[in-house]
Amino acid sequence: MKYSVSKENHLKAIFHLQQEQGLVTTNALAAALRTRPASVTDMLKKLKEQKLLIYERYKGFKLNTEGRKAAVQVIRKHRLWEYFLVKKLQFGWDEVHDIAEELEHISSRALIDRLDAFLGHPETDPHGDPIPDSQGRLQVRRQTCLADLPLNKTVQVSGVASQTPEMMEVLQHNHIRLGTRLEIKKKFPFDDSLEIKVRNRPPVTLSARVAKNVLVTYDESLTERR
Amino acid sequence: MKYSVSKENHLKAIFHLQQEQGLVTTNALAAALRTRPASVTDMLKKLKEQKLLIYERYKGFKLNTEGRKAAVQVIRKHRLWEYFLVKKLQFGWDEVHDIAEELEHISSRALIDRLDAFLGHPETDPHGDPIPDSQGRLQVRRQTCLADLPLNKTVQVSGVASQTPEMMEVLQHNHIRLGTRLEIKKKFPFDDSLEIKVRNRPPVTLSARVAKNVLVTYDESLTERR
DNA sequence: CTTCAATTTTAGATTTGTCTAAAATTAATT
DNA sequence: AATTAATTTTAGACAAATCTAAAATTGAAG
Ligand SMILES: [Mn+2]
Ligand SMILES: [Mn+2]
Ligand SMILES: [Mn+2]
Ligand SMILES: [Mn+2]
Repeated sequence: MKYSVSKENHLKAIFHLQQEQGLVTTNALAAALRTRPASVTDMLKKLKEQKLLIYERYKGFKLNTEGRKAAVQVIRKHRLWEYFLVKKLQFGWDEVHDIAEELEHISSRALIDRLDAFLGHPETDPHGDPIPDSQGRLQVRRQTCLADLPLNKTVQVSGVASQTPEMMEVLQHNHIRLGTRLEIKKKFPFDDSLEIKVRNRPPVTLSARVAKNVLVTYDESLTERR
Repeated sequence: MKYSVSKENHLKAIFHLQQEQGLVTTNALAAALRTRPASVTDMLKKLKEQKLLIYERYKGFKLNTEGRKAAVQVIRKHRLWEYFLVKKLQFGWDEVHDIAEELEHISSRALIDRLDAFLGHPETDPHGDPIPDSQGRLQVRRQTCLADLPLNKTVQVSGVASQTPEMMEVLQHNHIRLGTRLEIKKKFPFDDSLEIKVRNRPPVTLSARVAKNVLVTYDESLTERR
């Protein structure tokens, strides 16, 4: 049940890619891992051999149950370490990804469970992504970008796709942060800009460009609240 | 300035071995790393190539200044992580070595400096070994085993060589822990057993076997105190 | 000073993960 | 349907880290 660093990186990347599309392609995975398609094919054979992957050559691939379990464990570790780095070591949320990319491969199960307890069993990482629990259950919350949302649905900001300083400046200025609750009040088809409303604030307008990069989640419990 | 996991493990092991003897031998290093002499020779060539090592074939080897610096950084990381595991995650001091053996290879300098600050710049790890500071300065304290000590010298328990449950039981029973201050009151040449005295306690006798496995340090400040 | 044993190094293989360049397959266009 | 383009896989190579077995060197004993 212990996989190499490279295998864990592949499993995790496949997991994320197959969330979007059902099947993952060789090129997409190579791009995500900044490696070459030929290298991906090599690895796919090994992962299939180890029965972590459903794969027929030229046909695309996806994780099977075993592979998904392994991937979720890596994601759990990644996100718990990110939380630790931000909440305990005072790193900024934009500084922790690369470090967590290394820490996620530390193998001790006891370590990660104790870290989880030490942190108070956090539910989401510093980017708003849910942290799988110790049984590997990953909270499925619908996540889309703000641009694809209907009017008057209350949602929670859960992430930012492009985290450039310029983008962050816009959000800062409009008092939008992780966890902020907001709803769309009006859409302007002319330029696909939106007017949104944050509680206790005047409405503001966001460009289509910005809206595409703001990721939001809607728990059922949040939208159907009464 | 970044070395592979295997190279870091070699550097660290050489560092520890050359503390005892000036020059390290191929066989000794192979034993310490649980690998083969031929593998050690292979690695020695690479480390010499990278100018971390003084090495002439068949002649033994030792780290040069660069190599020592690299080794000390690994040791710093190892001991800080051990401290974290024990003090923050509630691991026992006998459970943390293997986990730290992995964590010591995480490369981020910022991470280790922040971890150090988060822990309050501890001076020694859970086994009583000194933690190098961020400049790589390693406190040199004379360390020997209790068996090799003169009478009436006050010393501090800094480590236990053989940490078997049986050994720990003896120490527990005699109220000897890390940091305990004690001195030898009498030596019995018949069986090389010792009578020692811990402050506020009646004297107790330790066998030569036990005395050999109790490591103690004597800071100059401690023995010459006035 | 030889001879033998222990230590150390070399020679040659193996495993894992990666790459480039070329071939195979699939998808898209005329 | 035939050609072209894109994608994917194979073939072959390479670097890093390890191993076994054999050769070289050193050191100890006789
Ligand atoms: Mn990673
Ligand atoms: Mn994250
Ligand atoms: Mn290690
Ligand atoms: Mn230690």
